[in-house]
Amino acid sequence: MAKQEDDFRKVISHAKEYGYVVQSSEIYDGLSAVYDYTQNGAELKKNIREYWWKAMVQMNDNIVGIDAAIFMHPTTWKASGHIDAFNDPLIDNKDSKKRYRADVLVEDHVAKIETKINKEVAKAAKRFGDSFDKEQFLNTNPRVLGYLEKSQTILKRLGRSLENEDLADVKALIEELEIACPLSGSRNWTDVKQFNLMFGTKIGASADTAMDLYLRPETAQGIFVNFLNVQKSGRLKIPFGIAQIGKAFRNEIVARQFIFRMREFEQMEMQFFIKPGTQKEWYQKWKETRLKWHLSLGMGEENYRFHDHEKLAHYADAAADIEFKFPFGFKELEGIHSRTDFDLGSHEKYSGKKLQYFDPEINENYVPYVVETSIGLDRMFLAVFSNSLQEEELDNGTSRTVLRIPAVLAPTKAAVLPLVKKDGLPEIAHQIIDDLKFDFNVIYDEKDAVGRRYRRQDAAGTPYCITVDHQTLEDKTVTIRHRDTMEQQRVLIQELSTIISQEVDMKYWLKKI
RNA sequence: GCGAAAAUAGCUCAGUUGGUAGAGCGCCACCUUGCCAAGGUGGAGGUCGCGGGUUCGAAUCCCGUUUUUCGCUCCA
Repeated sequence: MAKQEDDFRKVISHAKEYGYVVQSSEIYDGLSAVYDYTQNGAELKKNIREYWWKAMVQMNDNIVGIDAAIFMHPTTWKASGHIDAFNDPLIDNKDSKKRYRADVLVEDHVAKIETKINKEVAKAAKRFGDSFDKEQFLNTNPRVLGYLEKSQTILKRLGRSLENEDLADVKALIEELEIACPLSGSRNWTDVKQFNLMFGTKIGASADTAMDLYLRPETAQGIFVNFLNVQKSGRLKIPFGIAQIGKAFRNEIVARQFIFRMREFEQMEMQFFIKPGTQKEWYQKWKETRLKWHLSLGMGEENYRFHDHEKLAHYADAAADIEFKFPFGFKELEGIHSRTDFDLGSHEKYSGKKLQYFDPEINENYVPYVVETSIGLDRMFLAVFSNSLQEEELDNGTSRTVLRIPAVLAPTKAAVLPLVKKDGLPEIAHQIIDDLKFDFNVIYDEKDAVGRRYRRQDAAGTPYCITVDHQTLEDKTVTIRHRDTMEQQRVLIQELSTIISQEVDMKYWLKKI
């Protein structure tokens, strides 16, 4: 465990030191759970994004990509269920330090009252035998009537308080009912607090005409509300998919573990629209397809596993995570969900617009079912980065720090190094860069001994080092050194471009999927 | 949000009973060397997270606060 923490610390400080990730607004003491991607991080993130987009949109003729706005009509979030699911009144017990949903505490209390009623019913049924009339008993027994009235009064009051967001009254209710913490038996409660997981803002200049908006907590809804626009303008036939990459925002109560859980994050999602009844096979298909995408990067099969959900979200009839072995253990990297027709159906209800597909094969209209794949770009970044950072023992007893980012994703593809900074070698190095830079991110470095420059590039994740030496002056050859093996080959300058693209060009990697 | 720990140079850290801040690495310049990191000389960089308090004097003691890590809790 201590080793894990230590490794994770190294990941975080390496990310900072080599220009990948820093805390947001650091000079002002930082902003909790918000991070900035710096020069190399921005490149790596962009490459991951592109790798996903190409695999999803470019390689599938039945998947198209969109870019919906972050602001959406507020009703969207009623339809999606986020207003209800993301709005919990929470209360802490000061003695047991446990947190509960205040409404659930009250509902549990009511459930206890109902248990009492059931006991009365059971008792009476035993006493009266066959002549027992349950209906009549419930309507006439004074004790039962008392219980019923009490529980109804409580639920009514709870409903009213929640409706009016009168949290003080929810707490008063808990106190009046003398509800105790199930764990400690204590009645020492904090105030009830509303935790809204969505960030709110306003649109409109003047206060009286302003409209309450939320920053989207997921990108999926931008796809659902555009379902018909895209399907019709693209003349798409089921099954087809709509993909999107974009920012989403969640006001997490606890946001931790570096860029694993941030308040502002980027999702890469694809919603696949299918004929109802076929969801099982498509769900399986996408689970397999997405795992293949991950494995194509060669980060080790043993670092991935599926986790099937038993408790399902309000919209799903099946759900699984692809988990990755992060420095702090296996955690969710991507989700594959069978979302049924929940979203489109709900948007139909709230908007009053038909969101259906006419299937010419069966001559029928229906609301399509949806299978979603949803991966956190920042989590993918962390997976790649943390997995790549390795401390390697060398034969000569020393060690080196090497960032084995898959070459296709590496921010810088090659460093060009003159062996010495004289005798015309720097000039040749610059010429090589001027040639390669049209195809690849390349950098120049002439400072310090060449061995040290190699190590610097290893730690920064650059897959190739090209060294210009005195032999170059005679025969136009250079050495090219591979980051992972540290092996060198002598090649012609004119061959460099081909050699590098064979290792970094996305098409060779995408073919593995 | 609760509990615990921590915050000193870009990084890793030292700093004695309270006496005005250091090392290694890194960075910059020059010299030297020239194929797997750490040769020489010189240099930049810190109001010790921030704000109060105690004290003649605070990196050090006290209070508050922010951020981070871990545990709990919560969670697409």
